[in-house]
This record gives sequence, structure tokens and C-alpha cells, in this order.
Amino acid sequence: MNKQLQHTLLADVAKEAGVSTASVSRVLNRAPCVSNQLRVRVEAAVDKLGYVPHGSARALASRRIGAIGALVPTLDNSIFSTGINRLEQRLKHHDYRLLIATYRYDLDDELEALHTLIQQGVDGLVLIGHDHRPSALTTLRRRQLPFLTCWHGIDDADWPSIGFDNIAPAHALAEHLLSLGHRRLAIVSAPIENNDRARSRMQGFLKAAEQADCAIPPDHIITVHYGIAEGFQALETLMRLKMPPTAILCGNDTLAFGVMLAAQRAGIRIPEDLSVTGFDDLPQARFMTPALTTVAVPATDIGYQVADTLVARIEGETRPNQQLLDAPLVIRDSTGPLNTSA
Amino acid sequence: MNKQLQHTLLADVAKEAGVSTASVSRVLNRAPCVSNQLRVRVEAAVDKLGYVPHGSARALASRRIGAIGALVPTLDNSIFSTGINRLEQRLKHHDYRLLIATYRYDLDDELEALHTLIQQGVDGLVLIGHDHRPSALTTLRRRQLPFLTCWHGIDDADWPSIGFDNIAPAHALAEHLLSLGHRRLAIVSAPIENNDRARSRMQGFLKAAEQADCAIPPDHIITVHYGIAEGFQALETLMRLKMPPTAILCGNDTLAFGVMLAAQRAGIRIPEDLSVTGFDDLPQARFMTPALTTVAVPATDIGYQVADTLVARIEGETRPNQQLLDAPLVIRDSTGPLNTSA
DNA sequence: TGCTTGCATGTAAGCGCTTACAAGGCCATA
DNA sequence: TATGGCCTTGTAAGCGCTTACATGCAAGCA
Repeated sequence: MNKQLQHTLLADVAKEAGVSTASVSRVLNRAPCVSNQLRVRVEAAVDKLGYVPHGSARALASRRIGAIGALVPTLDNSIFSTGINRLEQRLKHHDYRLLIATYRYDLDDELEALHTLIQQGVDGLVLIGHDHRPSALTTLRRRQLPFLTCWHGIDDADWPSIGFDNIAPAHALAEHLLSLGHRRLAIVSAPIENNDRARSRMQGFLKAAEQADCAIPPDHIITVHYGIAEGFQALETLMRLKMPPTAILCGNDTLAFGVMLAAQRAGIRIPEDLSVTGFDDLPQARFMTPALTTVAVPATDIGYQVADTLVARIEGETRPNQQLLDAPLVIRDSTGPLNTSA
Repeated sequence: MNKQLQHTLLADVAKEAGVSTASVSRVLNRAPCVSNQLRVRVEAAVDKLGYVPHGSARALASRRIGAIGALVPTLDNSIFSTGINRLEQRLKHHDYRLLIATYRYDLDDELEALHTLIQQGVDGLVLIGHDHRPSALTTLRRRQLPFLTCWHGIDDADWPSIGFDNIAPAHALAEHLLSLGHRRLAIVSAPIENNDRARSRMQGFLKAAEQADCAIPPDHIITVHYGIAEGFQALETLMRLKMPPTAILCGNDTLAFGVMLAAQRAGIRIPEDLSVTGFDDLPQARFMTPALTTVAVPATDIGYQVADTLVARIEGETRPNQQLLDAPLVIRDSTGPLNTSA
């Protein structure tokens, strides 16, 4: 069209250096079998002309675009954005770019976004969690596209993963409360449909309670969306119960912060009147008063490992199907013995 | 190579539908001047064969890749991830993808990432703030690439922007404290080099103090990196001063949270003993006890508007060079009159 | 010296689309 | 009925790279 100034092309570099286009391409792609002399000549020409390769042309010819796609429920959750942040940093290190799509926990949206990213030509894909539409797997398989799921600990040959077990730490958290004498537990969780992480944590909580013969009644299980405000309101709801809980298991730290802040505002003392647990170990957790008992989720490690492993898979290496990282309990001061004097 | 199964190509669709490749392309790209009958035939063939266009080929031929790039200091700052989250959502609506690169406030990294994104072929670019290497502008210009900066309120013909004024609200925040009788102010800010937002806020704080003949001494100005822990420590440092401040202006909410949590732990009452202000109005701000006085930064609006405006520019529309959004003061309970009885 | 071997380089055929241009068909007008 | 113009569709030339294959040359060996 009216492209005022032509960009220099690979052919221009070739002419300038007095070599063939193939040689220039080889130098650019660090192919072996290139003499040093030729390399130097080409590099000089590239510098002189300020040549920048054309990504799409390169992608078309080489069948790789140098970018991977990430499908994330939302970036508006600091534990995800922390992981994605690290992922991007590490990918850059491998000379890959990051294409991001969010789907707000809507698996049909996720599927659609998956198709879009594939169409875009990504070299690999990262998905969060284990809940996906079955046809996502079909698509991935048919395209033979390297991919990885993360953030969950489910062992499934279909879905290679790098994550952590959500059930056991949740179970341990509930046991911790139980061992402190609590019997009236409550749960504040994110919606569990389409969210295996929330479901696993819930499962861990419930199972521990059951095993201690201390089943949690339905009105003590509150499901709200992610957010401080939501946690805040959840506490208000729970405290209106005739028999309010003495301990609350929260599905994530943000909900726990909401619960704690609401308690603080209501004059409910933690842990004397109420014990609270989180899940994630956001930076803020240890600075709350009292410091929050929670589970340290290896968000940055996941980002790092996912980058390395996915790139390895793209480049043809085989890697173990599952990689389980540690998510240790962090017992702090927001949990304490049941106050029987109250 | 060993590509087991060939994907269906546009040519296959054309053959199946009994039309030319050009017609298929036209249908796919919603070109005008396509008869309804042809459209239906092609669409049927596309469905039947499960055809998916090849992104790179399309990009090469059409000179647009359908993605924009965003250069962000970090995703590990919830105000940015909120904005980016919204940006991505809105871009999807326009059928554009989002390529993200972070640079950890290192402008040379930003420049490098800029080159990478351009090489990748992005159709447009979003940068945060007004501080960039001069050669970034040169590159953008030479490539005639549509771009937008955001998050700042600096009127500069070179850098089209969608943002808000950082100086005035900061100034107002300081005035607010001054009007409450405070004279011993302190500032806890993120590093101001390479960060015009932090610099502008600092400037607003300092100017208001000066105008009130109440200059802030250097040891009352603490510069720390973004983070709860950093804010927490900053308060400890400030309180060790022989004449500790009675009010603290924080460069962002996260630092303010750190300051507040440290105060809480140290038994310093807010606002009786100490007033604290933030900047951002993160969701948590209103749930703190006391609720945080801050400035409501229009993060989601910015994401939304940036998407619309950048896409419009890519598609050739002209738009105003600068778009200033509102960043109103939100006076809550973390600021109160100077306690003279103390 | 003549032949093979292997490495460095060149040639040119794609990669899978888009789109300028050509061509054909149809209707309205004269 | 002949002509022009408009609208739809087809033809084919790229888009800017990568890479399989061909080629040439130097070294190694008998």
C-alpha cells in the first residue's frame, strides 16, 4: 500500500554481505556449519542495515512463532499474576514470548480462547488446573501441541502437570484446627464448579472434619467469589448464625484477609474468639495481626518450572508427566486453641 | 518433516466448496461483495472440514497479526494486573490478542522487549507511564506503529496517552493532612527513577508541604520497593526517628497497607496517633480498620479505554492525543486531626 | 595423482494465506 | 439488440522467510 519506507529484508542483508539468503538465515538462526568469516560478514551487514527479521514470515517458514499461550482464569488474583509474572520472565530467558488469554472461570470461554491461541500459532500452551472441556484435550492432541497444566496435584496421564497437592494441605489445616479443640468449623470457599483447586481444598477440609466426626453443616459452608469484600461479607453472614463457628477455613488468603478484616472491625478477636486459616501465603499473610496461618503455594516456582519444562517439550525433550512441588503448611498466629472460657 | 496428519488448508476448503481460494478468503474475512449463496457454501465446507486458518500465513499476507503488545514493569502489582486483565478482556472483544512483556522498571529491558514485540509483529503497543528510552520513540515512529502510553497524566504530543494526573491528587492528599493540623509529614514512596508516576506523586506531596511552609526533611522520605513487607519496614524506620511523623503519605496502597499493619502490630493507633494515606484504592482499602484514605485510580477504565483507542488507531481512526480520566480522592478513616493531647 | 568424503555455501521451492487485477455475468439504458 | 457499468468471482503474484537438495571445494587416502 502506501508503505513509505521499505524495511530492509533478509535479501538486502545477503546482497550487502555478498552471500546467499540461505547463509544469512543460517547465521541468524545460529545453525552449525557456518564459517566464522561468513558469520562476521553477515553480522556486520545486519548491523549496518539495522535489519530486523520479520516474525510472521519466519513463523510461516519455520512453523514456530516463538511464543507460548497461557490460559488463565483471571489476572485479577495476585497469586496467578505472580505465577504468570515469573513465567513470562523465564520464557523471555528462553527467547519465547507470552500470549495471555483469560476466561473468568468459564470453561467454554477457555475452550474458545484455546482455539484462538492455537490459530494464532502458539508453540505450546499452559493451562491452569485440571478442569477443562474434554474437547480441549482432543484439540491439543490432534494438533500435537506441547502443553502443561499447573496449579493442581492430580495425577492424570492425559494432562501433564506441574503443581502441588491441594487436598493434603487443606486436610492438614482442618486437622490443625481440630487438634486445637475446635468443633464448630466453617468454610469460606470460592465456587467449586469449574475449579478443581477450590474443590480439592474443600474436599480436604470436609474429609478431615468427617474423620474427626465433626461434619460441617451446610450453613457453615459459604461459597463466594474471590475477593476481599466477599470474604468480609462471608464473616458477617457466619457470625449471624445462632451457633457461629469458632474456626474458619478459607479457600484462599484473600478470602481470609476479608474474614480477618471483618472480624477486626466487628471486634472479634483472632485467635481468641475465632481462628482463621488461608491458602496461598500471599506476602501480606505474615504481616497481618495476627499473622495468618496458611499454606505456602509455590507460585513463582511453578512459573519458573512451567517455562523450563514447556520449552523443553517444545524442543522435543521428554519430561516426566507430573511434577509435584511442595506446598507446606505455615502455622502462624491466626489459629489458636478453642477458647472454652467464652 | 514427520507431520503425520496434514491440516486442512484454505485450498481444501475451496475445493470442497467448489470455489476459488480468493472467495474462501473473502468469506473468512467478511469482505463485502460476497453473495449469500457463496458465503453459505463456504461456511458449510469450513464446518465440514473443521478448517482453522493458519495465523502466521495470514499475518504474513495481510501484514497484521491480530495481537497487540503490552510492556509492563511487572504483573506482580495488583493495580497493573487489574488493568491488564481488563485490557485483555476488551481486546478479545475486538478480536485482538495480548502479548505481554515485563521489564522490572529497567528501561533498557523495556527497550529490548519493545524490539522483541515489534519483531514479533504486533499491530500496536501499550506502554506504562511516560519514562522511556528516547530510542523507543524513534523505533515506534520509524515503524509507524500505533501505540499508547497510560497511567500518567503528562501532556506530551510525542506520547499519546490515556491516564490520569498523578500530581494533583497527591497534592490534595498532602493538603488534606495539612488541613487536619499535621506538620510532621513523612513519605513512603517507590523509587522515583524510571517511574514518572512515583515521581509525580512525590512532587505533589512535596509541593503541598512546601506551600504550607512545612518542608519534609530528607530523613522523613523513605524510598523502598513495592511491597507489603517494604511498607512494614518503612514504618519501623520512621518510628525510630527522634521526631516521628504524625502523618505518612504512601506512594501506593500496598505500601500503605504495610505501614498500617506495622502500626497495628506496634500498637500505634490510626488515626489517633498516626494518619496514613495510600494511592490506588485497591479493593482492600475500604476494608482495612480504619478504612484507608486514598486516591481511586481508574485501572479498569484505563484497560478498557486503551483497548478501544488503540484498536481504533490501528484501524486508522484518529483519536485525541491525550485522554485524562478522573482519579478522585477517597477520604476515609485512616486520616484524622492531629492529636495535640499526645 | 585420482577418487572419495565431508563440510560450507548456494539455489530455489515452498510455507498458507491475501489481494490486485482480470474476467465474466447481469441488468438497465439507449 | 448493442453497450456500458456494476457486482461477483477467479487467477495468480506475492508476503519474507526457511530448508531440502545441489554444488563446489579442500582435505584425506590409496
